[in-house]
Amino acid sequence: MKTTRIPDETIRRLPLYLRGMQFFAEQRLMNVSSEKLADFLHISAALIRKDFCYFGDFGTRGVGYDVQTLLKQIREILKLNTPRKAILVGAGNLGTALLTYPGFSVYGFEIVAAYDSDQKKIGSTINNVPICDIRKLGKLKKDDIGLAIIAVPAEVAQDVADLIIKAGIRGILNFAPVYLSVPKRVKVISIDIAIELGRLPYYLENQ
Amino acid sequence: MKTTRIPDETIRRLPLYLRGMQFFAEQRLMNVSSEKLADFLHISAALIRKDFCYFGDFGTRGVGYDVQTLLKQIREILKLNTPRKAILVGAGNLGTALLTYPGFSVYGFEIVAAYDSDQKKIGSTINNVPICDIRKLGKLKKDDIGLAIIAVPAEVAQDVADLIIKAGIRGILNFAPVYLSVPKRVKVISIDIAIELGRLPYYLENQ
DNA sequence: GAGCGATTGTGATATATTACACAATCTTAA
DNA sequence: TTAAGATTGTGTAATATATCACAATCGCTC
Repeated sequence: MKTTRIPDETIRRLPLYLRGMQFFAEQRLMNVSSEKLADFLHISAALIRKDFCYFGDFGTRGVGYDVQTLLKQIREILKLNTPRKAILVGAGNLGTALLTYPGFSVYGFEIVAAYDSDQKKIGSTINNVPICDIRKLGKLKKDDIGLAIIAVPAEVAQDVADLIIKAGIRGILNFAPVYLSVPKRVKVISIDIAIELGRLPYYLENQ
Repeated sequence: MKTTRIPDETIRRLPLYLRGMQFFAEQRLMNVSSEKLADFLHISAALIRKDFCYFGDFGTRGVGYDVQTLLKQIREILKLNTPRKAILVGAGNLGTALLTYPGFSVYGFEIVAAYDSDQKKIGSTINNVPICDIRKLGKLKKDDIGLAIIAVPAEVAQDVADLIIKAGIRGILNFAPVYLSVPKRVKVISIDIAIELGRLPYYLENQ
């Protein structure tokens, strides 16, 4: 096991490995080789092995990786073992879709409240999650909720970020198309649909 | 101007530059330096200059980049000048949100039809886009529509991809959490919300 | 318990990307 | 017309990431 810095790209792939091993677990397989996982995910087998090797000796030579053990170990590395409460800010079209998105619970995330500025939405619920007044964002109970999903327009995203960080949020999944300036202790992961989309035509062959 | 291979990462940043310059255009600025753009996007100024330099001499030394000219040139590189018709497959929660997402039209994309398997949805419209029977996917008019957005469950995404590629689709924006195997002439860009989310706790400081 | 096929773990090498540094060249002003 | 200040364009160095290649070692069989 190496003790060098772990590449960001390795961390980025770990959830992918988790998904792959979950697939093999559903198939009732006990062991999976790096090659099998590589085929499933379309990533090179050597890269998979190298990624795991940053964290320890997870496999058995000649056999492969024990599915259940590896699942547990990846979850541990990614700190996905403890359930986490999250809030959603912005209950527009995207926000509403996210409230019913099943992907969050897979990792043990629970969206406990949504916040919006639209008076017509405030007080109602979507998928059993109450929509609260965005002006109450400052009064979040600290310690309890660590994650937030930002799905508001770009113009107000930074204000929202400032507010929720003050209220104790330490991890942000940001869908607003803007760079968020945050203290070092806060981690932002941004998903920018328009940016991804904007480069698609570049790769089209004709014209 | 260099004639070496253009890095993928450069292409990935071009839509970001486009957004930045659009911002400065709204501010009625005529010229913007690489440093100003760098501050706005939080990317290093040298990297921005190097990226542009792959495509030609866009700027003027001592002055910076002409906002309107640069906008035009980036749009040309990304082939965003011609309007493009797209279809959406999967009118679930995410698909519905995407139908009302304003980001597509910014690049001249028009979603002309959506496809779903739910009989209750077929025949209705969302945001003026008709929802069609997914079984009619094979009968797309070729040449006319080049792009597709896939927002269906992972289990059926590959089938959908095969079908629409046969119908002439050459660019896919994929939201399904699965690798899509496609011919070389087809470009797939995937957005995997769960994967992004899965690594957020890793970066949280306490526990 | 020796030999064989399978598969990991990882150092070394190759490739890709970014940062650095500065000559080139523009505008402005005197 | 020259000088000063600003800013680009880009070769080179540094860093980051991925591939290669193979010794180490496991399970199985005879």
